[in-house]
Amino acid sequence: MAVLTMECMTHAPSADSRMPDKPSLEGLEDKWSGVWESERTYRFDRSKTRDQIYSIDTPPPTVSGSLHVGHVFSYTHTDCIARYQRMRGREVFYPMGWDDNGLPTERRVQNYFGVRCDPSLPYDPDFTPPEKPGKNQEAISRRNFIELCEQLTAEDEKVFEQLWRRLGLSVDWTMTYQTIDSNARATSQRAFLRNLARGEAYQAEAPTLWDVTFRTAVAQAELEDREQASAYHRLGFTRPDGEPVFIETTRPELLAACVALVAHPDDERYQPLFGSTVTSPVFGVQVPVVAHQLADPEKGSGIAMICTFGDVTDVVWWRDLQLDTRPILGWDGRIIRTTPDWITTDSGKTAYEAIAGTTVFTAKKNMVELLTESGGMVGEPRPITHPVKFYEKGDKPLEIVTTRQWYLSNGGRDLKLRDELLARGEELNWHPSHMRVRYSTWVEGLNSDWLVSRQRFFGVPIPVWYPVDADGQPQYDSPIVPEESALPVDPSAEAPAGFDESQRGEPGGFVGDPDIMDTWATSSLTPQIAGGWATDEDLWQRVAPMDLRPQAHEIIRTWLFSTVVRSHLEDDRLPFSDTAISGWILDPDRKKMSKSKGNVVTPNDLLVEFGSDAVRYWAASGRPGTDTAYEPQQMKIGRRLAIKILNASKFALMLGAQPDAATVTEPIDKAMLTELATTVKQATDAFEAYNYAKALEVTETFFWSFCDDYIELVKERAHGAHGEAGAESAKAALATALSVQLRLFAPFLPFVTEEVWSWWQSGLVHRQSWPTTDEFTADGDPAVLADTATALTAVRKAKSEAKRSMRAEVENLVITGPAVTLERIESGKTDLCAAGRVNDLTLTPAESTEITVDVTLADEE
RNA sequence: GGGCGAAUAGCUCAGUUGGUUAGAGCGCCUGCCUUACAAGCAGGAUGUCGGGGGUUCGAAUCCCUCUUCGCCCACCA
Repeated sequence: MAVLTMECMTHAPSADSRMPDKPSLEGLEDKWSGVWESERTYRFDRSKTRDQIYSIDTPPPTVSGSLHVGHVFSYTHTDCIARYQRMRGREVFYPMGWDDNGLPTERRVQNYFGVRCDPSLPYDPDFTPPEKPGKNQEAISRRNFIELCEQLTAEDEKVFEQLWRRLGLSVDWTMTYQTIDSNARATSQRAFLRNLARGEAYQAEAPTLWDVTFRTAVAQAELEDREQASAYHRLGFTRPDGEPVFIETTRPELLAACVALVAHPDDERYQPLFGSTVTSPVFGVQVPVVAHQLADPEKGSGIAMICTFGDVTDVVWWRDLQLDTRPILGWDGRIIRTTPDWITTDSGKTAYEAIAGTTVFTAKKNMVELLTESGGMVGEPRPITHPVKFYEKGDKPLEIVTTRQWYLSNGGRDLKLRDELLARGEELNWHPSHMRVRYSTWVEGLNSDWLVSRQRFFGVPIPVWYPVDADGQPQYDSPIVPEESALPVDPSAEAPAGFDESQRGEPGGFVGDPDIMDTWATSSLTPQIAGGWATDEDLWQRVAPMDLRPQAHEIIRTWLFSTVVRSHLEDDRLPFSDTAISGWILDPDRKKMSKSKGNVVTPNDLLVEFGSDAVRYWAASGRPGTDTAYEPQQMKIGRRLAIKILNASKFALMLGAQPDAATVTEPIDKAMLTELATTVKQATDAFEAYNYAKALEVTETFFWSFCDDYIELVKERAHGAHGEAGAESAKAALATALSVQLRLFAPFLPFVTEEVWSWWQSGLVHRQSWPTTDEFTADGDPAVLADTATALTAVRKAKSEAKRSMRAEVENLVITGPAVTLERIESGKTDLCAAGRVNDLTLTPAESTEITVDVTLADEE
């Protein structure tokens, strides 16, 4: 009776009460994201020390817009790593930021509320935005404008957070930050002021790439080349002896800005002209003929006109050869109205009036007419296409104008710093490693320092003022800086210490720097913003430098590089030890998915249709750094896997699997656990190398063979059909295998694994330890299971080919093969016969290397 | 113009330092109600590993070269 009682207890798994009759994926996202929140499962424990912490410098998504499938893809990768590290016992620092600072938000607020920012206006504390955006945008102060930005982005951020929670990101939602919030502004300004104090930030009046639409300076990192239609115009300058010298140009409208002609020093055609002076057509201005290595004898006529400034080569020539400056293009993208004083001839002055005040487009048209009439142009314009520099967010070619701007040293003009930054790139661990070269290519190609000032409104203000002298002129050389404790400041709305607002713009008073910083000047400080730099030194010591920076490859030159620059300058170290670069999502035509192409699928619909685990499965299948096709089919497979986990787990538990089960004795059970140990090792190694996709693949492969072969083989024995010892061994093995597999899957499929875990275990699966091979015995011979499964497959094949049910009985099964194989099958023969419904099994040794299986089916009933 | 990556079954992709007959899933075909799962299960067919050379006993893998695609960079006359 005692035995019977024990058996009753063993056969009453504690799971019964918690396991549903018909397990389903529906509702798991809401159920478990709610539990994780109430249990504070992912709350960061700041009592841990740096060596116990794994810190992630999460990319803050741009809020003014919507999240797309690409975000879901890459944020899932990071979450898989975060969950793995958490299960490995690290305390994971995983904050979420919102990038609401910058031009996209500015534009969205303008359209949404019908306002525009005018920094010269005073703050109106009682301002309320119009009910509906009016026809004309209402001008408001910068502080009012920023308040509207904050109001609108806060709403967007709620929507984003809901999506991330539904996706199952294991973020600590008490640690969110915004790149425009007070702390971020203070951090950004503090870092800038320290750069200034160390001489790394400086002002310069210099030729600057300029977007005429946005009327702001643009940095090298924000450029992109676009192939544009253009045309060569052949213009004749006049030599002192009256002979013509022909140049070819795509920008005849800049002829009035010509300061020299240039040819290669070795070019024999033009060597006689070096040092002489030629006269420009139409304007009759005398310009020198100079020599420079950069002049390409193969291009055009081999001699070029230098204008200030038509392109960046002009800037190089102008600087190297110390030429005059003759700007004719204004900040608004139009030709300057006043006739320049270097044009002295009457006909030249008259000609200039035809282009004064016009756009570049019109000026070109008018200039061509003038040139044609005067005979200064030979033949027709010759059409070409060539790459032209654009601001990545703009739609007109960039011009170059001379302005006063703030710069930050980034190695563009300092070889020593450049070498140090290149060394940082080598020091950083790149996943995948070939992404490193994008960093070094970029650093090696830098041609100027980082231009950080922008003539825009919604962003972090440059935190300086300038004294105004007795004549009312701002003294840019001696900026007034705030105390760090006063940050953040808005120089357009606040007076510096020692002044009051009435002195703004007055002689003897001050003016605020009207500009804001480049958005990357703030984004480059995400580790500092999230990690409490200078405001929460205790936290900063625990999380910095970070362990991981996950990000996309197209912003290596911007976000990653600028973050390295800031950390190098401030702390003389890398901001993070590892970076994981994710690929793009491509649509089925292999084109990058983007909103402008109209092929974006909304993530929320996907999560609803397939379930979060299924979408995560698809994302985690994409190898690190590899562009991946958008594949709804792959999500269906993920969904199927999640359902299979529910059903297989339920079945294993019904068979009696439970924690603290007896020891494993049967060879086939040991074989399965030994194979599982290999899987654990492979998955762990893969995760350590940041290859989550590989970890998922090996886990999934094991799981399907576990379901199809192992469970099928042992289910009768586990039921007790072949005695108590065999049953206990199977149940113990099932319990171990289930526990291990749920934990292996947990980083990828957080919802279904949590659900199954809750049926029979205590605690939450995401707070369990990652499985190791130490926690179970793996001393079996995996070939026992493999060979037995091979024999079972042969039996199934015979039944399939006979078009019989898998339940059909096998009259006689004869396996012929090498003795060593037969021995293994012998040790699993009870399971084999049970699973294959084999009545009689004969094992016949033979000299062959392979086994032959002869199946005789019983007659049909 | 310089560089990085990719090219493997109809599709999406694995393939670790060279090593038997190149794999998986989907799709396709043939079957099966097998008390976990028919949104399931079992079985099957499917390849000049982009082309051409080379090294080697042996190459999807290493070397050279070419083609196509994607991306990064480049001083755009």
